[in-house]
Amino acid sequence: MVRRSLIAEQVLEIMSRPVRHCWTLDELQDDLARQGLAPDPSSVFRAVCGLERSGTVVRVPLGDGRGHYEVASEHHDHLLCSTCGRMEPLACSIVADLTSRVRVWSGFLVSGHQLVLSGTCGSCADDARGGSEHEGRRSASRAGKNGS
Amino acid sequence: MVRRSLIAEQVLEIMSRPVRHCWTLDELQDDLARQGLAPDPSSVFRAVCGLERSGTVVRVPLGDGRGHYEVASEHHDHLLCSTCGRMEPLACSIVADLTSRVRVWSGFLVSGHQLVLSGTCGSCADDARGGSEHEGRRSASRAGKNGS
DNA sequence: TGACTTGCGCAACCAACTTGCGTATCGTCT
DNA sequence: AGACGATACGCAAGTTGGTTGCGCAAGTCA
Repeated sequence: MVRRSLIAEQVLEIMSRPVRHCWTLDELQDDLARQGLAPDPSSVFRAVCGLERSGTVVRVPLGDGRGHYEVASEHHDHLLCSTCGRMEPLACSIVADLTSRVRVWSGFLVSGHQLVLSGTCGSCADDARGGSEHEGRRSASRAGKNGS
Repeated sequence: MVRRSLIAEQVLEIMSRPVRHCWTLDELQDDLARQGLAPDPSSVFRAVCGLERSGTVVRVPLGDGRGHYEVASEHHDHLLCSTCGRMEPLACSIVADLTSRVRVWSGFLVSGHQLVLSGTCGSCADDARGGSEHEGRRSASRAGKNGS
């Protein structure tokens, strides 16, 4: 009795788009609304929960107090552009040797990590050099509650 | 008219103790209660806010959905023991060269970062080797809400 | 076709803050 | 010392983001 969940399918479709790397429940709901679906927050939540349970998506704790989700893939870290608010993945191998160093230094057995680098992404840096118009897609979106 | 805030003073005193590296509002309130003060959560919140505004303490986003605070000092990262729940500081220099590498690799100008390494601290690892009793002070303390 | 299962909306609930407001207390000024 | 204004603090209500219970509707299977 496998019934397909329309919402879960759409959520997955949205999350597979390359335009963004990770989504909050809000953002998912907005995108769903934009496609004509207008699901209840609880439905989005349940869809994402289901996907998470099945290992299709993973929750990313970004430390802003909200739940962020991305499609599951190799573990990686995150670059957060504070100008345009965009999140980019960062190959995790770059942090790999850290764990062994930490073990030697402090005896701590590292089994996982979560790294968020914040700063300015390449294109925003270019924009800033080129002139200060254009201002980035979603600047300050993170300053208030949610930019809306 | 500088009135001293008793709660803020006590909070700072508590946070300066080496027994723990970072505190939630709850933990601060508990510790205050243990000293005979029994402040309202809002008072603790305001005290911490004031200290944060004055730069005395900083908020550490650990990604568990709660506010963690520590006394402001040199930027550093965190080791979170998943067995005993304790948080230890980690000299930030260990991550320093990462920023330049990231810049070269991806053009991202890193201005800040937040790294949380999770695993088993030295003493818990020893305990585990020695025998499996002792179980850690606060393991599973978080299971209730997010876990389910 | 009927029983059973599952998806989903609605509304209520919960945790962790956050804020408004009134009272108590303190520091300063006269 | 007493008045006065500012600040601290408790209480309670509000906010936000997430979570759950419930019931209806729809899909699936025998």
